Amino acid sequence: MDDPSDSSLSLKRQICFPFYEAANLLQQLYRPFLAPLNLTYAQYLVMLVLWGHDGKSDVTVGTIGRQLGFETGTLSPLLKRMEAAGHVKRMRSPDDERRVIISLTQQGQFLREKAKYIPDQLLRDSGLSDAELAGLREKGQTFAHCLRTMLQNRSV
Amino acid sequence: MDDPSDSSLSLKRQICFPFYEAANLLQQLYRPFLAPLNLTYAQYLVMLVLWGHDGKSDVTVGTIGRQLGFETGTLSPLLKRMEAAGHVKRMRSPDDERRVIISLTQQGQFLREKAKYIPDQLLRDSGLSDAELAGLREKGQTFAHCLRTMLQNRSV
DNA sequence: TGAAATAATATTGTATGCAATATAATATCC
DNA sequence: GGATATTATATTGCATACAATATTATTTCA
Repeated sequence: MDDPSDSSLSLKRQICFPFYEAANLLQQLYRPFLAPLNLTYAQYLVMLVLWGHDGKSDVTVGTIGRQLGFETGTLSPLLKRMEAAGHVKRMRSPDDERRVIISLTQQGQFLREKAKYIPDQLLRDSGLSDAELAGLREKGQTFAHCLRTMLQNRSV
Repeated sequence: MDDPSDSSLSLKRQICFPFYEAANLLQQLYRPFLAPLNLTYAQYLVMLVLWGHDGKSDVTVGTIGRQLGFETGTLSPLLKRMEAAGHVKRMRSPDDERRVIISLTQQGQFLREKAKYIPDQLLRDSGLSDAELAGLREKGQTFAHCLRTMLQNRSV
């Protein structure tokens, strides 16, 4: 095992690294689209959750955290910044004072109209076919699911 | 377009989000393996670069940054922490005082022996076949490459 | 040669991320 | 009904990430 490129510790052989790299790159890719909306990528994901909610029930901090896989230590200050930016409101639930209900401000609702062209724009810029894009999404979901399962098995 | 799940802004339709989620999860997955070695995932990647180097030329900050896609604002303090931990040495190049040469300490070399079981362990834990793993790696590399290309096209 | 351009790294400021811990409210159970 | 456990969120501390800027050294070229 003298050739390092043969080793399991070779960078080129890593499976995780491309996904890690992709996560960094995709945030750079989104930045110029999101910065005019005063959103970061993580905040954009929170907006996706809020925009996509049917409004039939309250969206709490925990709701968002479970959908995005964010810990409270990430989400709590992030939501405060989003409130300071005027995108969302934070309100203690009257029913259960432990819960904090997150809702869109009018500005947060309007932002949806400006944001809705972003995904199509990026998909076009990618130059990939629908089939290729579907394949990437499927593999990404598969890998994320695999990692979630591995983490859950560990804590059991 | 009344059903939010039909919209391009639906979380479920996102291609990037699974990759972003995977990057967060994989770091959680590595943590208990790397913490005993006093390494974070980003630092582990730096060690992969150093372990994999043939030693025939100097490894500079820029060398590492280009291989991992890290900006100097990330790498500079990260390498200082790694030096403080005793993993690497930082030395100005005598030939070109602008360069900082990064080299492994003896401890950093020994760490390779402890680390080399980690990839196999994680691959086993995944329960995936070699073909499935190869497919994931290929798609991860494809996506990372696609994103890199999109970013480069933009700055041109 | 010497000013301007370039290159390599460092610094600063802002925003994630997560583990560990703390706090406060609700639920449980005897 | 009150001690205990659980739940939901917040806080703290540490380590990324990156854009923008600064610093220092080298190269270029007039």
